[in-house]
Amino acid sequence: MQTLSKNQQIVFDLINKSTEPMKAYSILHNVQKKGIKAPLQVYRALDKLVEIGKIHKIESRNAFIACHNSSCQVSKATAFSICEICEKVTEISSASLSKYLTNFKDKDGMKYSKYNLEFFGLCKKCR
Amino acid sequence: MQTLSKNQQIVFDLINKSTEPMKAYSILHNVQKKGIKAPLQVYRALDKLVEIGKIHKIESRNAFIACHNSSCQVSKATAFSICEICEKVTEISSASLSKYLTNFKDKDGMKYSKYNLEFFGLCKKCR
DNA sequence: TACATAGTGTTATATTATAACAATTTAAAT
DNA sequence: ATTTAAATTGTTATAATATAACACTATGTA
Repeated sequence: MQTLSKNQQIVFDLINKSTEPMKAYSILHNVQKKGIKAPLQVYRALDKLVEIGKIHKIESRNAFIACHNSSCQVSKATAFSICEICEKVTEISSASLSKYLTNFKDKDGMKYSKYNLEFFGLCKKCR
Repeated sequence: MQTLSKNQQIVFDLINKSTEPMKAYSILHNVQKKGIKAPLQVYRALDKLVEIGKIHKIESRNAFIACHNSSCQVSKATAFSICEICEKVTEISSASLSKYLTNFKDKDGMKYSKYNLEFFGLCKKCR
């Protein structure tokens, strides 16, 4: 468990307490009172947090959420469900899914070191 | 099989003959000689082409490739492999993979109407 | 101490994408 | 054929997302 730098901690705390994915400039607005003034400071913290698996990027939304999956392989194997109405995003932690995808081989027998999966649909509330 | 409008056809032809994913502004530069002058003209064509499943967006790369998977469910179920060195992207057409993911239910028994999966690794050439 | 590595602060700029409005084309339905 | 609705186009401006480049500071470690 690596210790975070000042900016990394500030950005992580904000994302971690958010109930929804946060976008970079929304993060910026929220941390300006903590002394982080420029986009690059946010992006650098985000890059590092993604790298060490504390947060994940939801690629289809350009937004970031904290990792709540303790067994997550340092952001090498991620899966999310996304509600197309309310935009609620949930990290999926299914052992069988991650096993299936981690072991998946393509036609040429090639295995991959990393994957990201995004499911779309309507959440319970929105159906 | 829907007929494409003029701009849609121009954009599709370009992407379709490209051997690699194309980014929106690269597309724009390439079609300016055909009379498409503004980003929005490109983005509108891209939106439509994605909607009808003729192309897919590689979300992690903000780039677009033609669909070469005849059985692809109109862009409702997409899977790609991405080489992290040469950035070669290939659409995966595996019946067992699409079956597994299409039928995947989360903890609450919820099924999803759509998914996008991106695998990362090194392609044959780059290993 | 010296050195390497990681992190910070700052300005400027690149890249990706959409808003808003007016006009035109297309397809279908009278 | 004429009307009508839907889709597409053209255009300018601007929003949103992300990185380059440079100087400096902090941290860990040999």
